[in-house]
Amino acid sequence: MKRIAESTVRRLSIYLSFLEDIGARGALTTSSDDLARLGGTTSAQVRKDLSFFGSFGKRGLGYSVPELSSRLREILGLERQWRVCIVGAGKIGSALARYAGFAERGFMVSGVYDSDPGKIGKQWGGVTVLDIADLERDIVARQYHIAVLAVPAEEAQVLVDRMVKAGIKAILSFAPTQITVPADVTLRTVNMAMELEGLTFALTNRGADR
Amino acid sequence: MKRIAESTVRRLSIYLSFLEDIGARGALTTSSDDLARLGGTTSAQVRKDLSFFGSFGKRGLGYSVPELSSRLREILGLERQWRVCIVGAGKIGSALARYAGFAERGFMVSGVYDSDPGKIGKQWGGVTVLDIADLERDIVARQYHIAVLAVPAEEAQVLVDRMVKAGIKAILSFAPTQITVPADVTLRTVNMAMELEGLTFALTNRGADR
DNA sequence: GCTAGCTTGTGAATTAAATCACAAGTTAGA
DNA sequence: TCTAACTTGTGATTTAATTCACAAGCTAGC
Repeated sequence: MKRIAESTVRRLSIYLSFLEDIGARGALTTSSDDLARLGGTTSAQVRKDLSFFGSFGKRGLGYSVPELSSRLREILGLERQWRVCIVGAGKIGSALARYAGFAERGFMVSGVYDSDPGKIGKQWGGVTVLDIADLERDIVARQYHIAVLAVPAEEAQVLVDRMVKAGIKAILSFAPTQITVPADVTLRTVNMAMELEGLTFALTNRGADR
Repeated sequence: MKRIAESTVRRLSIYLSFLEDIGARGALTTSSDDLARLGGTTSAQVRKDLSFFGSFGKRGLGYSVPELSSRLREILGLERQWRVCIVGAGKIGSALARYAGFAERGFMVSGVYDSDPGKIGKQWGGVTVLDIADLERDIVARQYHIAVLAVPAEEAQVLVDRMVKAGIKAILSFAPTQITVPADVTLRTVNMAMELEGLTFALTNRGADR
């Protein structure tokens, strides 16, 4: 398979979310044009994105909503359960641990880790806070697929290195810092400061460039 | 000015964060190569990114850390204070309202809004929860620059439309849905589900494409 | 003042992503 | 069965982003 651009994968997520939405409302078929309008792109882009994975529509008719949903879920790897651990039980970790959206989408949060003895052992949204010292052991023993990192910038890289060494292959980081991982590990970073700076840049330079 | 790519702006944020880091550790000069290594890119990319805004280095010597920091802060619009409101006082809104990182970076959270009468009036990390019915009035009266949206998917677009009508020009959305705004409004979206799906896609298709 | 060693800034070349545009299917209706 | 109206899938084209590669500028040491 050809390398798929991250932007394409992001759009697949958007398409799926719409398909599920209109599917729940009873729609049986849809078109690349519908998906484009709702997803803020063009119909050619939609068809090109899908074409990387196969041919899911019927010319003249469009796409079957349940079928395309199902294919996209397959492509995105959502037809199975994924074990997730949350590393860091601060404000963000806490909010994430209590976030119901995880379970709904097949992500099982099966461990929250922190180093604060005052937190270890506490129950948090159905999950017990565990000792971060056991992180490597648990990555192996519990076979976590995804680690969600919610720790201060200073601790982030060290923890990532530990997790990578223990075999984790996918990390979602909320730490406000740049992290590096080996090529066989996938890292996505959500950095509030960076997003806000994108906005202030636009507010500051608006008009100058468009 | 030529239109600047979002990817460039993101990298500027990264460069700035490193400059502040090494500046605090006493470094006086740095090079495009240093910035590239730390930011996971190439030195040519760093120089090209900066070249859109001017010429900040000295050939043979590199960049002055304090000077480049300052110029980047200027470019990103960080040399001033920005008034931020948080819309939605649920789990995420709560975590954001209490997040200290805002103030540190010049973002003043001066209002949190919700429709739940049980929450309105409560004090939250130094900010009172206000009635979301007053949102439009306050966008005008308090001159919010940025709205951070942390509400369920169903309410997101309606609230955005209301805010846009009232004159808001920058929105950071944490709502798990696609939102559309007019061209003169800047929107950044952080969508947990999409990030996780990016990871599961990689986990599922790993090896096939690299 | 001259040379050697660096590092920037930037056109040119390359690579990647998005858009265009149209042949090829599909359906419905006469 | 034939035609009109659609909509997909995909090469070809265009646009955007990244990388290359090197002249030009700066510093330190002699």
